Amino acid sequence: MRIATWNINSLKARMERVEAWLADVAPDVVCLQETKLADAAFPALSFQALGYESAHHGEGRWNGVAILSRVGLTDVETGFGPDDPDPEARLIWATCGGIRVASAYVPNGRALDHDHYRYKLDWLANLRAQLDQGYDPTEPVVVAGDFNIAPTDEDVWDASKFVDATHTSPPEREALAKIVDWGLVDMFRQVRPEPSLFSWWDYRAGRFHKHEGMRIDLLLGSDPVAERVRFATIDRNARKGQQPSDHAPVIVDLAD
DNA sequence: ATGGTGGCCCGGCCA
Repeated sequence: MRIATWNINSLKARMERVEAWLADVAPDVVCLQETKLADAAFPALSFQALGYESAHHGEGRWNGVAILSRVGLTDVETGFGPDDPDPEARLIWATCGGIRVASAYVPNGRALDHDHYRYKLDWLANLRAQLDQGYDPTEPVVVAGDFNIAPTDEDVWDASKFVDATHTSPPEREALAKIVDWGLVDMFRQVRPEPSLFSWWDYRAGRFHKHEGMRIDLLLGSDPVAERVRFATIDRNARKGQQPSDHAPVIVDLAD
């Protein structure tokens, strides 16, 4: 099974590239973030024509997450549950090919002294609580998405430029570690240990062409999934050319 | 260089 996560920064702006990428890469399950669409505008029929069932949780102008699957898609849940405290569309769950899959778009945080940073830390704590209450790490679970956190300094092109900044601050990394400590493995890192492999590059200042990025898009899998990983890559080609997202897809292949 | 680019949708926010 090939599973991927990709922040596409507007599905409306990116649909043509997403369709070409699906045909090229042939993933079985895709977690999308930042669709920036209302549910009514989500192009489910176009994905169906390509062989993918889909589920979307959107609000319109901002955020929006989706899961595509050609190996089954059932039991869709959105947000943190019935009394969801999150006013924004940042999380969707579905069961695909025997794996409980989440597509997550973690809040950016903006700045360490901003209210949005507290929202980010609370959001991550809510995700850990949801895992504690609803799931079992001995079962197959994948939490994939744009975490807006570089787990270590090796996931940043120049960590000295991000002191006292979001994406690298110790409280964010600790909140991510609490999620991992529930019983998840960074499945890309598991098979690709080398530094300076990035999934996001700022549009500004030619960062992509200078190889100045961060690895903030993660596929976290429970042990029954992580032990099946045979290959992982970041599809840098998807960051090139005309009208790319600022993120590249991260892809993991699992043995059957 | 306190900028830069690109998405939302057309003035300013968000990343």
